[in-house]
Amino acid sequence: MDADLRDRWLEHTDRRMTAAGLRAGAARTGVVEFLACEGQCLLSAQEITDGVRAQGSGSAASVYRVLDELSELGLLHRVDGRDGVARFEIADLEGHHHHLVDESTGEVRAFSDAALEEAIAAVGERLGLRLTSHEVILRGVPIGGGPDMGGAE
Amino acid sequence: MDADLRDRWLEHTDRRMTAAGLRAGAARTGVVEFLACEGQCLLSAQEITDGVRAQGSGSAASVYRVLDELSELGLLHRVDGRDGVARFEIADLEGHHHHLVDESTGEVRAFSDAALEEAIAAVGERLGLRLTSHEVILRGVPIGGGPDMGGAE
DNA sequence: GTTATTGCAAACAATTTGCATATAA
DNA sequence: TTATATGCAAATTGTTTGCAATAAC
Repeated sequence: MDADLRDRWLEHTDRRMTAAGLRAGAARTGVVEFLACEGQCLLSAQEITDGVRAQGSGSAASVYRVLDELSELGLLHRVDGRDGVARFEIADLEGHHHHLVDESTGEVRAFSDAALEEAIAAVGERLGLRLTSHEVILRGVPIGGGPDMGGAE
Repeated sequence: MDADLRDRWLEHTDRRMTAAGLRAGAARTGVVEFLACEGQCLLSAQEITDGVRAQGSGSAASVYRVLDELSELGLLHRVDGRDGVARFEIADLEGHHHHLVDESTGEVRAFSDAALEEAIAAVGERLGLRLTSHEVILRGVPIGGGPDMGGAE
């Protein structure tokens, strides 16, 4: 877990929520704190609910509500998976990345690529848009016995 | 509707389905023919069901089953929307494109961009992957009073 | 004290599944 | 004939909503 990112996001989120006139209830606080620590990669509402429940209070309904608010404020990225489950992760300018699904295992990995970002920015410009968000999902299989295999985590 | 694309896809799909040992039942035929004509842009299972119902037979269950098979065979692209609804469109090598959501209207537009495709291919290579599919979703708003506004459909 | 937040349970909606029937090969 | 495709209805499952109780400011 990246503690820098965690703190930066926590602080930013706190500020934004206060500014938006939101109150710090138990459920919301629980979700925010849980995500700051564990939400640096995609997590489902279910997993988040389990997580906050383990830490104390939090119901499914509240979790969904908080997730919605945070997404609305641009503090969370939301990715809708093929399994009909929405997943979330904290949004951070410096930690911007996309996702890659290994189709042989179903595993999801994060990656970032400057050239890709540039290409996306260029498309936005070409189409006359101010981009508010974008997402890229790559699906593929490791190239035969390549250097990345071996299961090292 | 692009008739060339329609015919190319129909033929390709027919071949692939036959090769896979699938039979041409009423529901499947209905879905395939409907998609060939109307499925060049994203359509929900609901819309597809309505469409095939209007043309004759087809139940929701069958439509979902067919949609699954076609996706599995790589004949359809599937995009999972924020509204919890999966949408499909025919997959065609020459018609490859991505999607752009106008956040001020919710409208979805298609676009394609060679540089973006190159950047994606490069990422795949860099990460040691054979990419089987990829999707890009851009969200944004038209830049103030730009040339694209005006509601022309 | 006023207003927003919480949690429960009920409501919803998209998708999946069981199974008997119909049908393509 | 024989396995597959279909359709209905019931079951699942992720997510949303109504509402009374609670807690933040």
